[in-house]
Amino acid sequence: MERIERIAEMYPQVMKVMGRIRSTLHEGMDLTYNQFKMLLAINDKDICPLTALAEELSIAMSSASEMVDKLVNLGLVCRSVDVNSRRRVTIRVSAQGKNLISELQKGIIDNYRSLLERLNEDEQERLVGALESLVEILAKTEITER
Amino acid sequence: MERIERIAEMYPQVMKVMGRIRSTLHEGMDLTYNQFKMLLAINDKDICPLTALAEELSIAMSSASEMVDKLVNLGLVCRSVDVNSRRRVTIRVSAQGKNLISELQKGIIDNYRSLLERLNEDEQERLVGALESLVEILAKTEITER
DNA sequence: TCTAATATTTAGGTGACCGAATAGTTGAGC
DNA sequence: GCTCAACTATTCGGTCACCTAAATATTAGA
Repeated sequence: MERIERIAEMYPQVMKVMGRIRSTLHEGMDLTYNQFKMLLAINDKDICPLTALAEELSIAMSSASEMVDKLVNLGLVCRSVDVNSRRRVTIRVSAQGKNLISELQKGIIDNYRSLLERLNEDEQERLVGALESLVEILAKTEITER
Repeated sequence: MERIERIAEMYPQVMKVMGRIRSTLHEGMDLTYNQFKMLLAINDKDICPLTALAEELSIAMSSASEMVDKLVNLGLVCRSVDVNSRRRVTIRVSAQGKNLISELQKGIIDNYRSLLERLNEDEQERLVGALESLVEILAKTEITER
């Protein structure tokens, strides 16, 4: 079964290249990649207790709590007690946070653009196709246990 | 240019899924993923000064030095002064380390196997194709500066 | 021979995680 | 209405993987 060996060889290669590219995409940002990810997750939720956030990002609640701390200190999000339940907390992106998000997103898109410029039409299409295939196929390999 | 938006959307998705899969592939291992990677890098080199190792893994030499420390403490590698130059160090995988490598590699291949079993023939082929395309195309986007 | 370059380690710091312990808050059943 | 179990969040102590800067050897070259 040599297909497995090929995959086992390519998989780490792909992860390595993609990781390297991702870090150039985000380089120079004031936020770490994980902080940015969390900020986006909070932004997408609108009403957002810590539990949901930790679940969404697949991290322990204690980790989520700490990271939210940092974002609060940076003035990017607000943490307040939920009006409906005092044990719950609600996290919202501040105006400043929203500004930063759109600013950073613009920069990221620009970086994607200059990345793609190094490829011709055909390669660009194949890249999109390959990413789509991966999202689709790899999703099937994941066991949705509980 | 909506192709960029599609890529910007899929890229993090792919990274996420692939990361999750990789961590299941390596789960239960006695070594962290990074330690394993380093062990393999040392093994592939045969003669291996720290500088080369740090370069290979794209990390600071101080980080490499610390990680080697851990592997030494685990008895998986030996660190000795280079015979030709006393300021240089030579790192070699120990017999115990070699055993662990082949053991872990078997386990990883097995995990790839059970991953692939969840896909049909066609999907498996497309997966290989997509990974190959990514390796090939993404390599072109990387600026080989220096 | 003395200095500059090279190779490594140590020290101190950060970010991102974890589990366990702690502390309120709430709801369900009596 | 009260109590206790379940829930939500935070704090604490720890680890790993990084980093930069400073310290320590060693070697090569002028």
